[in-house]
Amino acid sequence: MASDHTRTAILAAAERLYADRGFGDVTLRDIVAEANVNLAAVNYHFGSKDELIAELFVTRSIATNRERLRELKAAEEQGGGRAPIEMILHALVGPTLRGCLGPENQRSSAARFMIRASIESVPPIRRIKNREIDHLRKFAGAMRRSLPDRSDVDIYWGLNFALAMAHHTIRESERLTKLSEGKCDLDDVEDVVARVVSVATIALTAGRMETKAPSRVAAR
Amino acid sequence: MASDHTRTAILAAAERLYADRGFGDVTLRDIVAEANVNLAAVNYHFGSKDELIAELFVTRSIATNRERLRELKAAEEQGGGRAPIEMILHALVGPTLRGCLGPENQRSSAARFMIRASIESVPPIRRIKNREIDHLRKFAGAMRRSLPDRSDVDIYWGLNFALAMAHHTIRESERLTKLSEGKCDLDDVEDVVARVVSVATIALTAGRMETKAPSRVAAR
DNA sequence: GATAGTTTCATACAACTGTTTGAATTGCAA
DNA sequence: TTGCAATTCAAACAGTTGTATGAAACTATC
Repeated sequence: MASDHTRTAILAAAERLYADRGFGDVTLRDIVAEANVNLAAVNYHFGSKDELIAELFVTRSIATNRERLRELKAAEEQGGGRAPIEMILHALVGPTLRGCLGPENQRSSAARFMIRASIESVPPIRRIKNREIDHLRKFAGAMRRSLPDRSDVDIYWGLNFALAMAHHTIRESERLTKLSEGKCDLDDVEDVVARVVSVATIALTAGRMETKAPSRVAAR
Repeated sequence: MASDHTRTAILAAAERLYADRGFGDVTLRDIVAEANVNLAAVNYHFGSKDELIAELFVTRSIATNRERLRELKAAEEQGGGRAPIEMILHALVGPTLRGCLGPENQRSSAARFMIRASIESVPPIRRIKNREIDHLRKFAGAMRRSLPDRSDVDIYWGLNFALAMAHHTIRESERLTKLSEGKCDLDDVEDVVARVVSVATIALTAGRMETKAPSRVAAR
């Protein structure tokens, strides 16, 4: 048991600094100063700066994905293999939104870090995100089982739009607050989740299926 | 008339390089090499690297915003001050999507640059984007006129979701193609626009207004 | 064709980056 | 206590970055 004190201190300091100031202008020297450890400690314990960032991201990312799958599995079991589409979407976007939004003053540095990670896009994180496709396929599968009459294309577009609304709301939460002059309450996370799920559900169930006519919703 | 040759060459080279390799690993030396000009030319003509990036972005950004407002104005005039919501949304997301998507081989470097700008987020660009709020307010206003019965909150959320779907689709176009194994055709830009507009329209018009019941769109 | 203003150029600068090194220190087992 | 490995440390390294400088080469005007 090497006490791990240094490792832990570096992780905590890095998470906090990246969350507050972004990846762009936080150097290893900033991190080790904040953590009160020697500069060489980062390379000794993590190998490189990128591996440090990667470890921060995967740790948090794994937690979110586990929670997503837990909710999905519960929903499918409850429905006997076929979960209602709203519950699937809820499992998809709920954990992410809950992990990043909420009252600012009580937002964990882990949450703020994940917001950063979704705004700035640095190589080590991008690499990890690219491996997320397999994870998303599980949701695509569940959605297909839930809506067997929908075409694959519609399923994927629905999945894409659901993620779009969730991630964009996180990324641009500040702007939305400013634009709406505070009228859109991003601290009420469950309301945000409900809105995203609601719209994504309509997108996946309304129109187009019954009427064969494709993508002609309100043309002139 | 200083012939402007050097200036133009720098802009073109920078746009191409940033588009292809991202802001992260393109240096001034790469740019001047590609443009066949002297290193000092960038600072001479643009002042700094950041101002060069800013100029690239605003040029393109102004063009998009002008097109957006042109479409919006046309729609409102045609409707006597009240444009149908689909046309407003079309004006909002159409120019952006058309400017960034489309067949890859014939995608302009300007388009690829704007994709980069929406993926990576570098300080000079972020600063410009923050000034975009006034522009968005014009759309919020038009939407309010179009849907006078909707609450402001719903309007802003609708606007947010419309932008979300458009931008996320641009940002993650590669992943969506891979995830859907090519089934989602991102080269058919008008279809993408139609899908985004369609979903955003439903989000803004369905449920909640007529039926007082909030966010209960397709419960079981 | 001399002159004044603009533009180009090679080069140097100063700062900062992540990483490495090898010696010093620590902690633990024998 | 001795010995050995794990850890810490100060220092330097090697490279890159954007920017500044001052002379040289142009260009257009008179």
